[in-house]
Amino acid sequence: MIVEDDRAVREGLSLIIDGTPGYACVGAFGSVEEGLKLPATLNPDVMLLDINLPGMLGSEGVGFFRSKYPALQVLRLTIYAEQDKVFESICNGASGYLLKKTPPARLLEAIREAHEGGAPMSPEIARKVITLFRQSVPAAHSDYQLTPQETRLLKLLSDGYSYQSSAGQLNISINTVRNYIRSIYEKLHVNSKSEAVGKALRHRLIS
Amino acid sequence: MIVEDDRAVREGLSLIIDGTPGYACVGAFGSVEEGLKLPATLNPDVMLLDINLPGMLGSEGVGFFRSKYPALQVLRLTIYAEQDKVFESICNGASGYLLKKTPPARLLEAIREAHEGGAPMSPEIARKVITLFRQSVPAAHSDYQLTPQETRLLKLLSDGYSYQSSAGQLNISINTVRNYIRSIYEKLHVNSKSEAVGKALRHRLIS
DNA sequence: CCAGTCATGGCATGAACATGCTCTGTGCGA
DNA sequence: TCGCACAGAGCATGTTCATGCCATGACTGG
Repeated sequence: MIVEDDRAVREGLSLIIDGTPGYACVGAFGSVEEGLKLPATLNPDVMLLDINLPGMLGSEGVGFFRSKYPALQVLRLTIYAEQDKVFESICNGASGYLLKKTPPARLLEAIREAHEGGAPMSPEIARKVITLFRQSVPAAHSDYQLTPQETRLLKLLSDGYSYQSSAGQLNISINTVRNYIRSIYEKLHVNSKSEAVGKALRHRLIS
Repeated sequence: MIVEDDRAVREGLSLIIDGTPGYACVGAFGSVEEGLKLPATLNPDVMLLDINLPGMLGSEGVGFFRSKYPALQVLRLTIYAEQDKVFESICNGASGYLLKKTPPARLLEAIREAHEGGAPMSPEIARKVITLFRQSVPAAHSDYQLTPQETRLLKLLSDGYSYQSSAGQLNISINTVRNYIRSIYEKLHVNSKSEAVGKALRHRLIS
């Protein structure tokens, strides 16, 4: 289904989709409010949703559509790759983000990809998302000077391995595991396995 | 600088970089260990770092390089876009992720981009990262039906409280704590405190 | 060449945990 | 009003952990 206020674009998209074997457009609307009138029985797989809509914003509407059709994949359409909108959409549960200049062949491919669980995106948008992603992660690099071996052990422990089985995984003796643990506890200022795991995950020493 | 164990690739990259005005390769090494021998005064801007290295893994080495050269941008090189490696690298602070088949012009562009704070990526890799990103955001979706009391207990355990002291904090008996733990283990499908903490933090059941 | 650090391994002991049972009381829907 | 789920409490047993102390070999700086 399509929600896009520009009539020309809307009808163009509709034609492309209906004109391709294996694809069908179950509805094309000019606003979120109208789109919600689509009978629930038509159960669309993928929605193309414009970024700039009159009335209710697309980003606000995503939630309604997704609760009406739990399996719905949402693809946002936009003219420019605006950084904050991209972020907002991703957080709102959009599956992908396409520029309107996307050629029809790529658009159809993107629809199938979204339906299959992928995250189709125009390359310039992908770049922005990754930049955002990277900004949100390295707030972490607090350094506790763990050795690689200690980090590996910590990872194993966080996955539920016991000392004995961790020793097996790392090919060292259980006594060495014990000594590593000691060292880890000192460096992290903790004194139990679960506290160590908690601290390590929160400070992203492991993932 | 370059860290790449395949000599042909390494020398090829080195030639491309040194042969382009505005670019210079200050060092090319076959392993992380060797790379760390680069004099700190040469202060590279960007490092091309292979994914599959003998000896210390690239992902483990990133931290060393970044603490030696705080401004260093790391670009990972790989033959295939392996999902987990991509994720690991992003988390480790890599700036970008390129396939080795990347043409020289794009490679040089990527180096400049990384130096300027961007996140250059081959398109197929960008796709994967975004899929990962999307998986990591709607983590509120994973519902293990923990009761509020169980969640509180889990939080205490992740902070290193023992059964006994958790019982004190929650004003219940240690036996009740044991029963809660049982229930938590069943719901999370785990069987140790640290695995429970690990899973709970990763799935954002607690923070 | 010696002291120092570090990774590795060993042993022992008391505390904490994992898990098997049973039992009470409270509330809620049939 | 019967029964059933569920929060809370108890106990017992075997396993795993936390931590004290010590030893060896590899490497490093002086």
